[in-house]
Amino acid sequence: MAGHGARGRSGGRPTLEEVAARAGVGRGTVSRVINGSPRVSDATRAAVEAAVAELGYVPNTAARALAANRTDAIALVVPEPETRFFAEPYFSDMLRGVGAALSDTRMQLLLIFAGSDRERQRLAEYLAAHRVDGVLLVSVHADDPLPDMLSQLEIPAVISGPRSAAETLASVDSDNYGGARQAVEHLIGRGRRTVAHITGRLDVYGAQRRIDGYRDALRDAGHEVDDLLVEPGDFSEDGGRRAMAALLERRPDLDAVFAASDVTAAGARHALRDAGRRIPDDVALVGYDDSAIARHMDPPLTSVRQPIEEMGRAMTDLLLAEVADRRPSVSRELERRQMVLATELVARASS
Amino acid sequence: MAGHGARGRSGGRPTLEEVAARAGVGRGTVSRVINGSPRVSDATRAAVEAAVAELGYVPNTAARALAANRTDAIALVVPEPETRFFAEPYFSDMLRGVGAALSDTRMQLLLIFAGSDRERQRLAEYLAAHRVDGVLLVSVHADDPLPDMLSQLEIPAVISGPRSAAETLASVDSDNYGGARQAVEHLIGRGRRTVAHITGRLDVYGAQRRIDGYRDALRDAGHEVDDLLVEPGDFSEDGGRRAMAALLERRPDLDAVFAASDVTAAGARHALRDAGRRIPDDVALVGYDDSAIARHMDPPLTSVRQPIEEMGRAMTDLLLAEVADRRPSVSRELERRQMVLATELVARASS
DNA sequence: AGGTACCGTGGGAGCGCTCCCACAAGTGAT
DNA sequence: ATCACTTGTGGGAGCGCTCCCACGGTACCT
Repeated sequence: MAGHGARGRSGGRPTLEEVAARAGVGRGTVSRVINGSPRVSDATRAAVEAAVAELGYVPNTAARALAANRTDAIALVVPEPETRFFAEPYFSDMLRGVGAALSDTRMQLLLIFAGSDRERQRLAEYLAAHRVDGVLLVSVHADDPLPDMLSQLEIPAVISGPRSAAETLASVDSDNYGGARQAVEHLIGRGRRTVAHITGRLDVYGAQRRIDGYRDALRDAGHEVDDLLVEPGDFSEDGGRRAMAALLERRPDLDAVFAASDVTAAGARHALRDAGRRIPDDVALVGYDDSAIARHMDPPLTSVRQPIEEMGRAMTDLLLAEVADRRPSVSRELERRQMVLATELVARASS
Repeated sequence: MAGHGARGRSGGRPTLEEVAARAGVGRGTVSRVINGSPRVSDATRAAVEAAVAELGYVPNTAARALAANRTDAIALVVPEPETRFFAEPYFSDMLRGVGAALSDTRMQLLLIFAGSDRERQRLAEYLAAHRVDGVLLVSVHADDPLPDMLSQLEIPAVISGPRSAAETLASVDSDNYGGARQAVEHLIGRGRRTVAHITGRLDVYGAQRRIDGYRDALRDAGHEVDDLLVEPGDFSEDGGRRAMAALLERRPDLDAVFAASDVTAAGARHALRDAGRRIPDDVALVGYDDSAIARHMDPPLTSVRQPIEEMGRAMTDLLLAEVADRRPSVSRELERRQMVLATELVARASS
């Protein structure tokens, strides 16, 4: 049964050439129409579009990728085990932002986990095979070799949270400095005098910026800046608890704490409770991230919100620009490769 | 500047041909080695492998896809908004299983959301372009056009949870019938006499199977099978509440309830409380899914656990087999295209 | 000795595109 | 009229593979 005309037999998809024949034009012209080149007359374009519709033509991605040396795909690389990916709303927000930015391109998004060594190995092969045009890198640790690998392979990449002030990769970050200032200014505004800070891991650039913001906010308000009021944490609950205990020991007169993360604040809260301090009556507490923890804490935690979804969108836009720019030949210097997005203070009962 | 030898200039990756030249063999032979064909002598294979290592050769995926007419990628299609994807552990478990099954293939996994109309549109184009070799379809509703679209496009697909007893697509499911039996037998074993059932949505095949299991378990134990003890729910909390109220009205003497989902059980629990019945003293309660809800309910809910991760693995294995089988020419009939995995009862305080 | 079978191997053809050069036809300055 | 561009178009070349046919060599039958 089933003879075969121009449409070909089952499974045989129409090709550019067939569309060209049908429209009575050349292969090149069809290609131009498909790719939206302006150098096509209106009449020709209409004819080609009709032929495309009649034949149900869909470009062959593999052929395009081979000929044009690109894949029309970017990867979102998550250097974490899947468990964390699902547990933290950060990733879900980020994914939504990336998806939104991609929704009217023909770029495809690949989600790649690189939590285990095995997965990292796979990822390395993957990148070596240049199976994506660019990479979005989130939640990178300071000593991660991934960024350098990407530079080496000359794969465009955008990182969330620069590794240092001298970050070479394009990056998008929230305003850690400004966020910290907001937190501290808020506390001062509520009449607090002695504001302590539990830092994040000191090898994380963002944590450093938060310390800077904390110090500058105090100084600018004419408040005391005492190193005894700053205690290193590590973003963990237990770290927050220990740090809080140490602070209470050193400066029992403190009346406010700015913690570098909500989880840290949760630890600090325990230590404060243990010491018999009431929140916010005796000590006001502010966290960072505005995570679910903040909303569900008792009392609900004032926290600094980062615009994660927007960050995802911004990262994607940046990456797409880099990919497009790399296309023709020399990659001209991109201005504004480091983006910083504003944070927002969400005031709740803890302060 | 930059002359170019066999290694090519920066960005120029070595090709098959270059490897062949280096190893002193033909193109075809290198291809055979790369693809693990047995028809290569050991000496030749060694020479080629050495050349591959020296040159750092990595096959060009696009070229391979074009020549071989396959993509080495499969998609996990989630016909839900991202929100649900992150909220329900089902997907995370599924993803882990799929990832595990894929980890020692060269298949790549694409995660595709098709919750909104816009996303579905994109997906349709995507499938039309045959950008994947196969599709894993999870959480499909009865009237979803996706399965038929896949058949039409002749794209191998595996569905989680057949749409009916006459499912044409390959499918993997947990043993809904057996799971229901386990639940009911457990209740009977604890001395319960009058076991009610709140069903799931009746247009879901799995819900029907659970009803069958419930009935057969009662009958086989010589217990009463009364249609007044069966009340339709819809997997929702509110539905569970209403159904429970109706059951209490009709058969106030009931002493056990098997709910078709944990969420339904949560609703039933409310209605029981409202009616002043104690759990498990007056009425024993068993749910289905063993979700987080079950563990956190008061009292903790006995529930039927489905091996989601294994299901993901099984689906993937099935799909890979289909993809491989479709390769040569005629797709011979696959036996065992419908898989059913055993469930497990997790007993807690509610029964 | 010839025949037949199977290795292992080389390399042509072709997958469906994009890129780019060539060219005809039109436009306007000289 | 000539020259110099510009615009729209056709089609060759080539991207890097896989597939498959052809070929020489060895082995084992008659």
